[in-house]
Amino acid sequence: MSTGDADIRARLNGAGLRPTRQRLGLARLLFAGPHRHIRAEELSREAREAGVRVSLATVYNTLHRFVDAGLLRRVDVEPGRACFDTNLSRHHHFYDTRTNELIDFDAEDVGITGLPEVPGGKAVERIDLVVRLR
Amino acid sequence: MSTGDADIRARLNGAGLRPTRQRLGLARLLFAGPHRHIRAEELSREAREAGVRVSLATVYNTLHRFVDAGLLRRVDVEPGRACFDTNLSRHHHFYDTRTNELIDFDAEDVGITGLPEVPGGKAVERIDLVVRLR
DNA sequence: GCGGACTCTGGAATCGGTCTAAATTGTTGA
DNA sequence: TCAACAATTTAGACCGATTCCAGAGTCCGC
Repeated sequence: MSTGDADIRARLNGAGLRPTRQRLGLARLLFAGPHRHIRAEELSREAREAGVRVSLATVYNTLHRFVDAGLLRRVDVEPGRACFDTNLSRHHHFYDTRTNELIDFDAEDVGITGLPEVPGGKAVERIDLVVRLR
Repeated sequence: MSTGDADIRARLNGAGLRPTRQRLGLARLLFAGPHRHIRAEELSREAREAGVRVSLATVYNTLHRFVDAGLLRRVDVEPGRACFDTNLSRHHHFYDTRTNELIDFDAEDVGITGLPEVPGGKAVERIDLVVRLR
């Protein structure tokens, strides 16, 4: 897992994002350790606990910039709140409708056939598969 | 398309829902004509325009009851707001990320293979496939 | 080190949606 | 038919999540 500080700086720089104290702190929390699903409020709390002083507005801001820069992926399964996924590989999700828990699974082995033609001149950006569990 | 008044009353009764003036009015808007995707705010506006006097709270209330009763299906693709789908047949969605437009396509012809085993004792409630377009 | 652009911040504002308690309406049984 | 009661509706307060704002602070090239 790429958790080194220099590595994180490089990632931010590569994405054209200034490596500010706040961004470095949040990136460390996000990208150290295994992949994770996290919401803004939760990341804000973790930052506070880790001694990273950062406002909630900046947490939102940073998450969005990370998504735009391709450092994070946004997952929309729960109504009314956004979840951010550090796993950038091709994958889909199990979604436990009781606990709101998300579980990744690799998209490599998954085959999808019989999709209709894409309407009028549009391009497929991504295919999201959500297996809803209960 | 089942748009008759008696038919709508029967549907409500069948779902154990009292056919109140508001529910009848909203059901008419929802189920007359072809399938549609609609949000609460929008339905509220349509009701107003159609002369159906109904509060926003009741629109929300009614949509949820219709979902619980299996008269509607809820679609979550856009963050921060719920969309309701009158199409109850097995189908998936194209989602235009630019316009937020949803387009149904039949699930009959679609084959999905290679799904991993469902984690710990849970049951698959539904599989949602969203083809994101731009 | 300086200056200007980029960021961060707290607090107000917004947005979609839910809750509440009182008023209204549908249904039922005598 | 109608009283009685439960289900439903309503306005408006409230809520959590997110965005906006304008001022303060920080980073970077020179």
